[in-house]
Amino acid sequence: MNEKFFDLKKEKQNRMINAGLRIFSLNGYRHASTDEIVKEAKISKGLLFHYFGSKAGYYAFLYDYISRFTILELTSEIRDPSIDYFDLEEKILTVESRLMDQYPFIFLFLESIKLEDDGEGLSVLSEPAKNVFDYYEEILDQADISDYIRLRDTREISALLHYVKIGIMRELLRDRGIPVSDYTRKIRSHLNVLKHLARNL
Amino acid sequence: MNEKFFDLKKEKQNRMINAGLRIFSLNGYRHASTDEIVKEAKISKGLLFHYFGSKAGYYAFLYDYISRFTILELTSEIRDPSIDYFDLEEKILTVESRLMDQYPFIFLFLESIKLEDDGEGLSVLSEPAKNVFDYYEEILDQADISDYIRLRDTREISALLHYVKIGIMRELLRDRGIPVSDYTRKIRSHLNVLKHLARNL
Amino acid sequence: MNEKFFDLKKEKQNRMINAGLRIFSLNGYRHASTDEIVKEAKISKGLLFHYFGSKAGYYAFLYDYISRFTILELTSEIRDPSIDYFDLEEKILTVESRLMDQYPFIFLFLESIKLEDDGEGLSVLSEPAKNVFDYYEEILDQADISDYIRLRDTREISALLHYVKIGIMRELLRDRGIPVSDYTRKIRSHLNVLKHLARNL
Amino acid sequence: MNEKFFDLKKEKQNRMINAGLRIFSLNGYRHASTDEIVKEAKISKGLLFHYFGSKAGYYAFLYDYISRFTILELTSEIRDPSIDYFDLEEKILTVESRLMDQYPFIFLFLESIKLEDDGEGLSVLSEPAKNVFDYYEEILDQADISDYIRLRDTREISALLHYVKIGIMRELLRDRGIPVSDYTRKIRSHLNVLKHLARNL
DNA sequence: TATGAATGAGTCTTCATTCAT
DNA sequence: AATGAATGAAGACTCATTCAT
Repeated sequence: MNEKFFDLKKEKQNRMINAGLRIFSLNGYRHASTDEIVKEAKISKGLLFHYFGSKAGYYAFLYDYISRFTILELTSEIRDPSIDYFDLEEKILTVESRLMDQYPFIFLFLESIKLEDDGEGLSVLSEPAKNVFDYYEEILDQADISDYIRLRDTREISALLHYVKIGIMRELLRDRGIPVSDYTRKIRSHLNVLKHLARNL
Repeated sequence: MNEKFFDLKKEKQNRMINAGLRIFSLNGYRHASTDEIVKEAKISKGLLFHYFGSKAGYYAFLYDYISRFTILELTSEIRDPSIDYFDLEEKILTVESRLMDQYPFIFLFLESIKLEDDGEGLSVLSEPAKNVFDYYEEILDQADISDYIRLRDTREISALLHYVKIGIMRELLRDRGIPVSDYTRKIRSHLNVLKHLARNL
Repeated sequence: MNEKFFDLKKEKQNRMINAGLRIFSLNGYRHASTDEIVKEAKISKGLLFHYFGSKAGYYAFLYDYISRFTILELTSEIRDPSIDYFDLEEKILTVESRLMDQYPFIFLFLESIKLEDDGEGLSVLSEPAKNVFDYYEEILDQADISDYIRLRDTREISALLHYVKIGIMRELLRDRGIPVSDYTRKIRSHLNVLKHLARNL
Repeated sequence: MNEKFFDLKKEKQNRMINAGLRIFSLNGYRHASTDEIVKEAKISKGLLFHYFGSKAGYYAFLYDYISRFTILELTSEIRDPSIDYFDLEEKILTVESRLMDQYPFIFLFLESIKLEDDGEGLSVLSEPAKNVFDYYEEILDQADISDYIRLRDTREISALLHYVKIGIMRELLRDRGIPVSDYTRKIRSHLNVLKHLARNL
């Protein structure tokens, strides 16, 4: 069913993907209205169902596609994660930044799925080959933390960083037209503070 | 508007509170239907709106009332929190247990509000005099941790404990009729394990 | 679910029943639109679902109610069917006439169910205690046909009569406001012709 | 408009005819979806409308074509119907069998039209030069019934036979791949029973 | 105070038909 | 001739809220 979708013009594909990421992120599965989605994507109501069969099918497609895409990008950019922990976090941020250039709501969407509580929405999310968040854990665990000998758990910093990222995304993305570079700059600043603290533990 | 509510028979008040706590916890603001709520509370549709004006007003009332009530109970039972950290956690658990006897979904409700993403629902939640979760942090920070000298951050244990509590509540409360004592027993057991680990850090 | 319906004012009940009988008869289950039904019944969209839960539930209710009602009326008016066959047919016609005064589309509705081919529509029709058409056969079989000795099968006349009735109903009922007496007069005339023929067989 | 249709390869013509016969027979006019039809016919959506203009035009075409075709075949095979009644029925069955080899749903389609209740569907069915069912009556009335002296009405047997045929077609055709010979065998068996009964009247 | 019938805008989904390629 | 992407009106159904009693 979804194969046909990839025959569309890339620009239209992106419109249809971004509309879903935005509306689902901001409203959750149940409250995300297909009317709002098609308006955002500038397509007709019927077309959404032509390509995805149902709201649930569309949701499932987005999750699957976005999960794969994110992991693919991370994998191809970060071949060797066994570098200094904070260098790795910077590298990840660079990749994320590029992903958000194409799909601004990509991470808020993935985050929103963790909080999803609607039965119908959840039931269609096929466990992807690899869960994005598991993947993050995986590569972060391979980081070299020898320079931060007194740092018991870099995972705590990773988690903290995650919450900071999500919080700032929420603040910035709600308003349209704010460039991703604003986001990146803010996060990089927080990252530097954390790095500094970690060295003094 | 809500003052009239407190003139009702206590038993009816509790039915109306518990119905909301249950349905909002399990379904989120948007997906919680007033039909389901009044059926659960064994009251008529009109009565809910008579006392609370709207679904949003009811939601706001519950949040405000439950927040105050929880903090009141914690405050009056735990006058001096500067005792041994784990003794404090035990005391907290005892208070929570009694709260759940009256309002089983009290903590799942508070937790669900943190995850709430519906605009209308969130917009009516007036910041209470004191946020319950801030209050927890506050008293836990006053605990005496001198016996766990190598324990850098009891907050981590508090957080862990929080997740365990929420998880077990979710498991147990979905089915009706499971006594709160089952819940308390399970948590106390986890608490003891953590205490033991902490001593060996 | 349907009990509440009978607490409504009789006039409103009849409006709601007649609207369904008309629209389902003329369009079949699938093509009968709930919008058209509520407009015909002069009620809101929600009310239909309030009382009957779904289009299918409404359809099932109508079938059940109309079947019972028809048989009840026939039974109470025709205590002893073992009278002269044509006298019996006249008596039946009188009862039907009165039924149609209250529910003009009653028989076209029952007829339309025999032709129904929609899966969803058919699946909800619980076999009633007694099928109306079986009931007709039953009482007609008890008629006294001794005066029409050469008549091998009064059933054929019954069937013929049935087709005539349905055909004339279709002609007359499509236009609103035609009195039932017009229908009755036409049928009675056909009945007399048949009676005459039968005597000469 | 339809003339162009006959320039297509015979095989494609038959696919397009059989798809319509099947889907319309099984679902009725309204519920027969053009999506399902083109999928069954293995043609594109546009092509159906290219040749027939609309769903209604397609429906009308099928009815007209199938009516003419059936009568043509019956006429050319059964030049003299004034033979023994049951011999005639056998001959008819043989012709029908061959028709069903080419168009399995031919008779279920014709039958379904009698039950059609959709306004749009019915409105486009131009009365054909000769109605198939009238034609059946016509030739059956010419049959020689002198051998069945006590048989008042062979039409009753014809009608009975008709219902048996339709019923068995419904049973067999719903599943794909059942050979027409299965159908023919079953009907011939029923026909023999009836013949036997008739002789003993 | 208490009821629940009644409303109608909003939701997801289907489908005949059009049209650029 | 042939495709199938694209449209949008219409359909069944939900639900917070109102109001007569």
